[in-house]
Amino acid sequence: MGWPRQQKRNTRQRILESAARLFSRHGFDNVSIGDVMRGAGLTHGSFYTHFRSKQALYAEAVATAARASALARLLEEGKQRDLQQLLAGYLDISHVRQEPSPCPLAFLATDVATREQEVRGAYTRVFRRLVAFLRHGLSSRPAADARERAMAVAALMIGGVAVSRALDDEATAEALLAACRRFGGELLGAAPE
Amino acid sequence: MGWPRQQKRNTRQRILESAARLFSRHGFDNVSIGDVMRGAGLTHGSFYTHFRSKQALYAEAVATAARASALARLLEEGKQRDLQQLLAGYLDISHVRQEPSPCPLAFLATDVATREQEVRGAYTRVFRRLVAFLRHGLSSRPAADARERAMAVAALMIGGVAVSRALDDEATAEALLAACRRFGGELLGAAPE
DNA sequence: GTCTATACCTCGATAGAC
DNA sequence: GTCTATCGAGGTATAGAC
Repeated sequence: MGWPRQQKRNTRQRILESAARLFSRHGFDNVSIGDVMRGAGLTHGSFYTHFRSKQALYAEAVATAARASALARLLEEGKQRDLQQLLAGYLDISHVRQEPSPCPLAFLATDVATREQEVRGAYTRVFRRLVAFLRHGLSSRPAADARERAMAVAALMIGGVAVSRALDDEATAEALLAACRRFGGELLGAAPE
Repeated sequence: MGWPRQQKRNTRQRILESAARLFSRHGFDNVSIGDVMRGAGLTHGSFYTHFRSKQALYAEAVATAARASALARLLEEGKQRDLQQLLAGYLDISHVRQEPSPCPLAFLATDVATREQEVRGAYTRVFRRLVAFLRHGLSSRPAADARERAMAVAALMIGGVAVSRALDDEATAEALLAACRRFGGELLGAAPE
């Protein structure tokens, strides 16, 4: 009869998934606790039996969104998958406009910057995982060079998607993504000097 | 005796400067109309004689912040200034942590994405100005290549600063900026193929 | 653990005196 | 045009019944 404990974990997980989905799309302040709970099929009253505060939920939701993201799915789908394909999938207009599980690094960058350390710490860990993955795919290079390249590519991916999302002109958004795909690809693929 | 009209314009400008400063640092939702008016030496009551709504103010504030930014000052300081210096000044930790007039493109990217068209239109115009400037400095290249490079460098700059600001680890933030400086410099400087 | 109800607060926007 | 005062909406967080 350890069932109740398991039940609670499941509920908590549903809340987290609802939060990850809503926060990623709309940001912290445009989503209320009621919205999150409704998305999990509950009412707002029982929220505080699962989380200390809205910010605490946000911190965990960032990590959850990262695990649920299309990028994360691509990563586990096959380590062998080459980085160029990953880049192209990330820097795609469907990720910017329709993706139900977007990357929180790109969708929440400036939103996270104004929160407290708990949230920024979660964001930082997700960022480091992305950099580590990219670096791993560049292991034919000297370690320092691979790390630097991985960071620049990460910034290009995140910046490309974040800015593209803010633009109100579809043609410019597409052109921006294409430019990031091209030069991101060069950074990943150019021969060592 | 056209003075009253001029007075009103001055007041309006002070409100805009206060808004640009506060919104850039804290985002749209974390700044109230009262905060903005206080920053301009007024009370909240007279706000609506100058602006239609908070969102309308935000749209104009994005443009104002862009004009006041350190980047804009560098631009007019001398068109001759080379792009490498501009890149280094932008991708600097002081821009991320202390700059009183930060670039709204980097500080508000995901914040703008969730607003309506009026705001995103203002953001888009600022972005296009940055791209145009970078492209101009790459005019020795074929036009299409220059535009693509300019867009990628812009995404790298904005992404580098935006992400760096969200990180809670100073060493990683510095490493990220350094990586963006290096490869942004390569994108600007590498010889045409 | 989840529900309804509510305390308490902040904010955007408006009204009306000066 | 600017001020003080206020309306009304919506939010976080808590209380208490079930």
